[in-house]
Amino acid sequence: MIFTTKAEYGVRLLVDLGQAGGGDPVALKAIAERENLPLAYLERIVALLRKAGFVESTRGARGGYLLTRRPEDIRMDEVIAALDGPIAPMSCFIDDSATEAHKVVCSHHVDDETGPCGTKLLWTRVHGGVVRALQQTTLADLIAFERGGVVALGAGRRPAGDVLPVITA
Amino acid sequence: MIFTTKAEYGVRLLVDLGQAGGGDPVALKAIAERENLPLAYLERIVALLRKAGFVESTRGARGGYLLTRRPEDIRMDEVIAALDGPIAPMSCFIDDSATEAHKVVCSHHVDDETGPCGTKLLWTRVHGGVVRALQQTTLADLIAFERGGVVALGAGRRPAGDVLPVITA
DNA sequence: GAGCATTCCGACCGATCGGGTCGGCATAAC
DNA sequence: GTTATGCCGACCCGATCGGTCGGAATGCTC
Repeated sequence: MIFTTKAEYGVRLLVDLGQAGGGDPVALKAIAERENLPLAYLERIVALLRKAGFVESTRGARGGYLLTRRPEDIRMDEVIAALDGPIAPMSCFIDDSATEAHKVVCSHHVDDETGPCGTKLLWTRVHGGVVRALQQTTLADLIAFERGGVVALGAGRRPAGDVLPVITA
Repeated sequence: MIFTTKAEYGVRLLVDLGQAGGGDPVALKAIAERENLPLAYLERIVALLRKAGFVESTRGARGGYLLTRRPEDIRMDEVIAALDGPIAPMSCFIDDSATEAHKVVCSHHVDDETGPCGTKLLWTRVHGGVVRALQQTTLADLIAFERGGVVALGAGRRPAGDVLPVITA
């Protein structure tokens, strides 16, 4: 399993919030019922989203949550990172995004003299595939998909020649 | 974590076998020492590779393992499937490759009337990214990478416009 | 200000599974 | 028959996932 239910539930929560439209705050209880998810668990998940700045909360009666940005500006790679932490193909894989070089520290390979294990190439390619898919998907895409069923390939910003599949409901 | 150590160790085992060149059978003990991996665990892993037809074994003294195909003909998506089983972004994701339609069965969503959750789009894209990266990488690529450090983008068969990153050791 | 709805937060907890070990048997070379 | 190797089932342990529970803080509403 690549992602945990935290990611799944968190994304669905955001989709639900996005569909609400941004008027009054939406109570978590309402989301839990609509999405059929355990409320107590959602509380912990939404806390992650709040700390990461995707939602803001108002407490007390009639309180709830609202998105802080427009859905088009919420990229899934950020969301998933907030919910599940950095995604790594393997435990030995370190996503050193700062330097754009992904480190692979072989757990059982102490002597660094001999070049890196061949798996580094594989994990790096896979990692790239996942990250690209996440970066190219925004919350707005998911909302449109849930509404319409078919999603055109998003709002530009995508490098030419890089194709994501069109999916039908 | 996307992959388990089974996948990691299994791939490294294949790389090691590929580098051996296919003369005499290679004993697992030798591989375990070279790659610095636990022998007992490797035994269980190589069994998966044997059942899947990637290696053949000869028993008894001076026995060991050999690749059954040329490294260029061993695609990583097949290998990983044999080692880790089908890769799924989420527990609710079913890789129905036969029909080319990936089913997403929301665990908490019993009523199928309302369209699929928006996460289906996301998981499908991610799944596609992973599968493509695996399909486009052969054992030969990994061997070349481990030897040379830089890998040109493989032996064709790759759709135009789809780019994998070049990685340096 | 009493009550209620809601967010917030830490503690706890069971099941599953990843990652391995162990012991023993089967088989074949020497 | 001894030794090296493949083969295989049983077991085991720690981590983590996927929650639950109880309660405190906060703020509308009447």
